[in-house]
Amino acid sequence: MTAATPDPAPDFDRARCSVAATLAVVGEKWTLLVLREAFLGVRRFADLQRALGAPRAVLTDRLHRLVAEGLLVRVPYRAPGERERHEYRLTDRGRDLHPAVVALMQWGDRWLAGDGDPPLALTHRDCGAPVSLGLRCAAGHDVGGPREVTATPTGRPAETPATPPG
Amino acid sequence: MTAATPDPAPDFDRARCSVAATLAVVGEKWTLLVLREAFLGVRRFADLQRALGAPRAVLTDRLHRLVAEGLLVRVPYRAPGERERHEYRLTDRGRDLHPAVVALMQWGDRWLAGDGDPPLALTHRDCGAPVSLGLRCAAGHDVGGPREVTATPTGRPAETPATPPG
DNA sequence: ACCCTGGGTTCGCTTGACGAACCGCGCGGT
DNA sequence: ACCGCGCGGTTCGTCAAGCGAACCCAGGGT
Repeated sequence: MTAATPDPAPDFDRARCSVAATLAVVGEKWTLLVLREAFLGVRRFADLQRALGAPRAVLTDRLHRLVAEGLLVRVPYRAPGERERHEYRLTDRGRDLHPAVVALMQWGDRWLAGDGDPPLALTHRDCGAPVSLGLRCAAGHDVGGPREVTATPTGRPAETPATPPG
Repeated sequence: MTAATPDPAPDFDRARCSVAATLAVVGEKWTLLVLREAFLGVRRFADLQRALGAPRAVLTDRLHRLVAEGLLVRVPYRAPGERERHEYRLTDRGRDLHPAVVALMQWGDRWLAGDGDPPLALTHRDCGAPVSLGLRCAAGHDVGGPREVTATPTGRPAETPATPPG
């Protein structure tokens, strides 16, 4: 396993890699921040623009892109005494990115926050307890990190499963 | 909660937001893919370059940046019959981003993989069971999504905690 | 008739990514 | 002593992306 041979990379098809594929959808600048705001309930263009401070052109591009990819839907609404407008709402597809955004937040809280409490605390709505994100296996064990995980490329008889040395 | 008032955004200090802070470190193009390779055990410049296909100049920039931020360390090594070289190894700080990368992968597996099995399967090293990432609260409940989470800005008496309507 | 607000688009400029070429070190071979 | 090679870069010219400021249009309010 910790062999000295130059075979540290599992030779799977990187073009099919789900991390790359996901980043192709949400990896551009501002996109994940737009989703963060969406998770906080922000839906309107102007609110997003104020919250993020992103250039308007970029914001429209990201929103259109997210709609095209099916993470948001553009829904008409009419506030009392106003004309019809549109707002952007999360779809299931978009909502399912919540763990990714929380993971980034959690890392920032742990390593970047200036040893105070984190800017935003997440609690379970039903019981009030703080929530956190973790890897666990189907047998119920907590998984501590990449070293406890074996990555096996599919479509091959698992000749050289990759377990990183660290 | 689902009030018609235009107050969908919790008025916390976005400049301190951990998602933004984290993305400032790992949000540039290629950075998270470099980390994916690191989690798979790839450590050498040439292997990274081959695996990713990124422009060399960009790759050196990202690696230097990750070292400067303390997610990787540049460690000298000497393969038998070769001169001394350097490789890039994860630090604790870097390893702790594993959940974020797994979250992205999991989303891609669910929503982007062409209804086959995912390109890369992760299993628990000790027991062989598949691993997955999930939010849970300190009381042990599984948290299903953003709607079951309450976000409270700190530094304020929680006047308007944000629980997104949808 | 005038102004305001929301959701854009357009424009010129700067920053960043890209690919191909080039470079320097130190090993092993001849 | 010299050659060639592989690793880990750097340099360069081109092209795409992000930026801020300005402009625009629809509809409502006054």
